[in-house]
Order: sequence, then C-alpha cells, then structure tokens
Amino acid sequence: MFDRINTYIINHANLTAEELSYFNSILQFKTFPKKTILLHEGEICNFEAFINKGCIRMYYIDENGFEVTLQFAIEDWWVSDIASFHDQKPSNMFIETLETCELLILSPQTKESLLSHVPQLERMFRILVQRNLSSLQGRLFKTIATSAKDKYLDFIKRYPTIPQRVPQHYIASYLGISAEFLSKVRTKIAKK
Amino acid sequence: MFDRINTYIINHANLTAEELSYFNSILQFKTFPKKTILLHEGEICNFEAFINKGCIRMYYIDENGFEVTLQFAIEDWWVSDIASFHDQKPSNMFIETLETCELLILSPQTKESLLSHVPQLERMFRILVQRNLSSLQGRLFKTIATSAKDKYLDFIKRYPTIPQRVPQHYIASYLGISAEFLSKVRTKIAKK
DNA sequence: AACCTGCATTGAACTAGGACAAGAAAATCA
DNA sequence: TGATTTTCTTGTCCTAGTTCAATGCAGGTT
Repeated sequence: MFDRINTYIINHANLTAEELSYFNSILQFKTFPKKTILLHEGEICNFEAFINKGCIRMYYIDENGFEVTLQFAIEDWWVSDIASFHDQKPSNMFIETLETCELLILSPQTKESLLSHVPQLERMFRILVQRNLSSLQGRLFKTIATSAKDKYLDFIKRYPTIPQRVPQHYIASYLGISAEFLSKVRTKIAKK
Repeated sequence: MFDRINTYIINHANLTAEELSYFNSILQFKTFPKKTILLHEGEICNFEAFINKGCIRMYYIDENGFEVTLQFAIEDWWVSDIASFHDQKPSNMFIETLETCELLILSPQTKESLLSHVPQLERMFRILVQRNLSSLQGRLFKTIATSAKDKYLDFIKRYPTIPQRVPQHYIASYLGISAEFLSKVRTKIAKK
C-alpha cells in the first residue's frame, strides 16, 4: 500500500525509517470510482493526494460551459488545488477521476503536522511546486507560440501514456483546441 | 535602501530584528540601466531579485523569433527563473529591465545560507511560488478560453499601472496576440 | 438483439486574429 | 533643433482554427 509512495519519497528526500513510517501513519488511503468529482468549483480543497493508482483530470469551466483541462495526473503525481488547500479559500477548478483511483491523502492538518515533524519535507514540497510552475511556464509559451499540430506532437511526446488512458476530446481541451480540430490534425499527421 | 523590502518581509513573515538585519546584510544592492538583459536564454540564472525600483520583463523567444512575455514585474516583486536558479541548469528565458532598476539580490549561496539561518523564510518563499503557480494557472485558462478583447480588459484591470510603463506591443505579447490586433482591439473599445 | 450514451470523424460555412505594408506619432539622442 | 529609432495605427488580404451538423462506431445495459 505504501510501496509506491515510499519509493517516491526515497527518491525525493532523505528520510530516516522512523520519519518514513510517521509519514505513512498519517496518510489516509482511499479508493474512488471512475468519474468521481473530488473537488467542485467553489469548494475548499482539503486534500493533497498522491496517486497510487489511476488517472485524474483538473479543469476549469467558464460561464459558457467551455472547459479547459489544466492537468492530467497519473501514478506518482500529487493532485491538489494548492492555492485553495493552503489558503483555505474556494477553488475555481474541478478535479475528477477518469479511472478508479487509489489515493494517499494529506489534509491541511496532517500536512501541517507532517511538516513540523519532518521539516525536510518542506523542501521537497517546495521543489514540487517549483517544478510545476516551471513546466506550466513552458506550457503557456507553447500554448501561445505553437500550432495545434506541434502542440499535439509535443503532448504525445511528453505524455506518451496519456492518450491511451483518456478520451481524446480531453486532450483537445488541454491543448486549447476544439475536439473536432484535433481529430483533423490527427488524420493529417497519420496520412504523412 | 532596505525600507521597501523590509516592509515587504514584515508583511509576509514574522522575523526578529536580528533576523531582519541578517537578511539585509546578505542582500546585494545593484542598479541596472534600462534595457539591460539580466538573463539570457542558455545561461544559468544566478539571482533571485527583489525589485526596489523599476520594471522588468521576462520572456521567451522561439526559433522564428516570436516573443512571448511571461511576466512583467515591478516594485515589490521577486524576479528570477527559479527552475534555473535552484537546479543550476540553463534557462530558456530572457529577463530584461524595461526601466532603470534598483534590485536587491540573492545568489544561490546567500539564499541557501539565509534559509538555514532563518528557516521561517522557507515558508515565505514556498508561498510565493504557490501564488505564482496559482495565478499562472488562471492565466493559462484565460489565454485559452477568452477573446483578445476580454484578455486585454482583464489585464488592465489586474495590472492598471503597467500599461503606462511598458510599450503596448509587449502587452500584446503577454496576451498572446499580435501588436496590430491589440491596437485594433483598443480602438474598438475606445469607440464604445 | 435492440438500445442507449459517449466518443471520434468528416465536411461546409464562418470568424477571430495573423501577416504584411505603409504612415503617423512619439520618444530618444546628438 | 533636427534626425533617427521605436512605437502605434489602419487597411487589405489571408489562414488556422471554430461551430454546427451529420454519420459512424464502440461498449455497456436491459
């Protein structure tokens, strides 16, 4: 049950056996069926979850019902709306399982206590957020500067396993193009 | 010389007088003329700078010379390519002064020593990065989901002082639209 | 087997925004 | 002060991507 996360932790921080077992002791293990909405727009996000198994999507919806996928997350990713989680303020995004998911969950309280017991992890979480920021910066650039075709090719290169796991129109909404146009782009790529 | 940053720190962390003066002692104060490139693509970013005075732009350039402005930063902002700064790896962005700038600078070494002397600040910097991430998430959403006009209106609402300080075509490159089209959008708005 | 429901494809008509070009207006500097 | 560079505007034509609608195609469910 903790194999996956412990491997992850060992690779990202330098904990003693005790610290690791303390970490494990405060994690809450939970399973969610496919299509469960873990966080609704307007709610306060009270989890930071490590994906032990499954696939999750974070997305926004505007007034007209137009969806933008912010992120896909699979095994070994952390999922949360950190802004909402940390400031305990309403989120403006949705988080939804796309498959049956096994999650290891921190609440604001357990995270707080974790960080005070194992201050080292403060660093790990900071680096996690930094990486996230940096990759989002790169993505914004590509979203603006690149054609639909190149964005798609880049996507399947960066996330080769995702297309097999999630419906194509979600990928379109991640790339910022319509589902129909992605389909056209794909047939054009295939023909060459 | 430290008034501005000390006010900032007091608002964002809870330091003793000694800690604050230690903080001040390790900061390097430097002035740069307008249009100085502080960081070139390919270089390692060796600064995290607090803007005491002035205005700075962070941007990407693609193979065809197409520019995307990632961020404008003015007084009270921190400027750095954190990914490059922390991992000491080559940056893929440019950072350039748009006005004469007074900066208070941390190097990787001084930041390291600062964080070990005043571990509290680890939290402040983490929150800084989190806020940054969260606002970038919102921006990506708007970039994809919103019309040029709405993006511009949103921009002048969020950053009302920026348009007076920076050339308009940089704002266009922030919004992800061409300078010409921004001009057209503006005349259309003005006519109403 | 028949029937949904969700997903992908294709085509036709349309549009937001881009590229290019040429001037006008500001800002910078000698 | 004029001269040069940078920035902003406006018009024309063009294209990448959208919207809408129709069709097909799984894969569950009853």
